[in-house]
Amino acid sequence: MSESPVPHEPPIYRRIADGLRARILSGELRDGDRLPGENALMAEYAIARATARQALAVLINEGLAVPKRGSGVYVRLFKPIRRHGSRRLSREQWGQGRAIWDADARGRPFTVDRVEVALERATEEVAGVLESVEVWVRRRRYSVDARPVQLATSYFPAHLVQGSAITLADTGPGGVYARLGDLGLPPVHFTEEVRARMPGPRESGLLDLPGGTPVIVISRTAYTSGGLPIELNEMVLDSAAYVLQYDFDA
Amino acid sequence: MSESPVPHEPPIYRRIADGLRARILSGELRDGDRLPGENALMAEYAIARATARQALAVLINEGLAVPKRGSGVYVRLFKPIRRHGSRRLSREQWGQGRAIWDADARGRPFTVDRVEVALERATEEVAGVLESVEVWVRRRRYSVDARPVQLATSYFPAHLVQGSAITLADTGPGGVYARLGDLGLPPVHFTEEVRARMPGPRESGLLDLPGGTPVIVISRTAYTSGGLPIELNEMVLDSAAYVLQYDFDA
DNA sequence: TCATAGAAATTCTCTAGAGAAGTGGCGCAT
DNA sequence: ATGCGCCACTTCTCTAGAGAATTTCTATGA
Repeated sequence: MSESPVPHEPPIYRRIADGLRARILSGELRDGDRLPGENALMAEYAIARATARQALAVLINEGLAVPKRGSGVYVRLFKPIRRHGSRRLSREQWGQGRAIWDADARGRPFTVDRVEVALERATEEVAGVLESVEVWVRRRRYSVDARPVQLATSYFPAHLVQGSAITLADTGPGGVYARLGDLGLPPVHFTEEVRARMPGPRESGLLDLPGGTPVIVISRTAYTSGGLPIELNEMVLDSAAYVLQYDFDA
Repeated sequence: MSESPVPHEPPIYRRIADGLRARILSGELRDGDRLPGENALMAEYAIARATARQALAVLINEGLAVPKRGSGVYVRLFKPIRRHGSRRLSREQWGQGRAIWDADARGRPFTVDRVEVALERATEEVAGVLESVEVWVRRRRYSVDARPVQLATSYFPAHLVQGSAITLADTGPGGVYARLGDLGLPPVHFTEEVRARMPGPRESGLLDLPGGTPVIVISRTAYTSGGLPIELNEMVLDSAAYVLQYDFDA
């Protein structure tokens, strides 16, 4: 019943946002270009400052624009790194160069800041997966081109890795997987759970994320040939910096 | 250089948001609970309406809260569907009259609204992957419990699928993969590219997404045993409704 | 030439208020 | 009991203005 099924005319701030979005998507405004700012929009459309800000906020929350305080609002740039889930079945044999997104870390080396190693009491979730109450925890942050792109937290059952270099900041050549091999517990199977959500303030700060940037959360469990869960790795990725690739057969 | 390395005291709206966030994460406020609204915050902290709104906007953009116009602001609920990357595409499933989605349903059946099939000219990206200028396009929307959760667009090289049921709205038992098998072009290898970003207004409308909800975008390419790309499937998922799972060996 | 101080431009935070639009409940009439 | 209309409450949109914080450019001076 009732009334006009008239689709409401969108509010001013939305129409302004739509206009700017169209100019970005059409390519008229490109990566890094400057958008008309609050003052420009106020003058052009004869609106209040708050309304102009609301229009820009739409684009910022969509991840299309990035505000720089004291400077202006700019079109977002998107240059992702390709992360391979399984390198074995990679694209080489299945049509190379046909990727949708051109992206690679070739020549862009990863660096690790902030390594932190500690023996902790496992949370309920972690304990449930690793079947261990005490765990060694390795927290670290990865950067590319001096830009933080990933936070990673690895958990190991304490009784299995006690005394190995996994409990040290420097794990030596080959990293933790080589050390697990030394212990006779090489991981042979991986399960990854992938989710996406908006970052909390802590993640937002550590990854230096502008508004409108989601994070990709990967929870990877590594198993030994005996089916024993040996590592749980929780990774938080800047979604603007990554493309994940998974290859598998039918 | 310079100045006080004094970490600035955060602005009011941020401190209010921090307080509410803590109450949500601690479990004091649970799924579906009502948050103090604009008026309540205005009274409690003696602030202007715009400031109260700004505090709530923080939580909304983080995906922790959902506003309901005329009613209130509520704590977000998160009930994901598990989507298996590799297991669900095994030969048994698409070989014997079973749609792929049955594997994911877990008692919650998928329904397909809005099927749309058309012969189109490929965009540059699609043409590059499929090596074909003319493509059959299948657009559809999937819902679970009457809630839209996924948009999918599949592209097929026109000259390969011409005349088959793939060009019809109803593809028959087993879906498009069974039909590709009928054509002697069964897909045996898949490559998935996974990204996350904020939705545009079109996606936001079709998936009925509240603010602060990213989408997961999966670009899946299917290959025949000869290495021929036979399908490109672009999926847009409500990130609050999905968990992706991938299994692979070292 | 180079550094420093200053000015201008820009985004950010916040106040105070008004009306529009949607939700949900309560009471009244049927 | 059932439907209907009204009303209170809520979020949403927008105006007008002010000062703070930050960046960027410019002019001055050594």
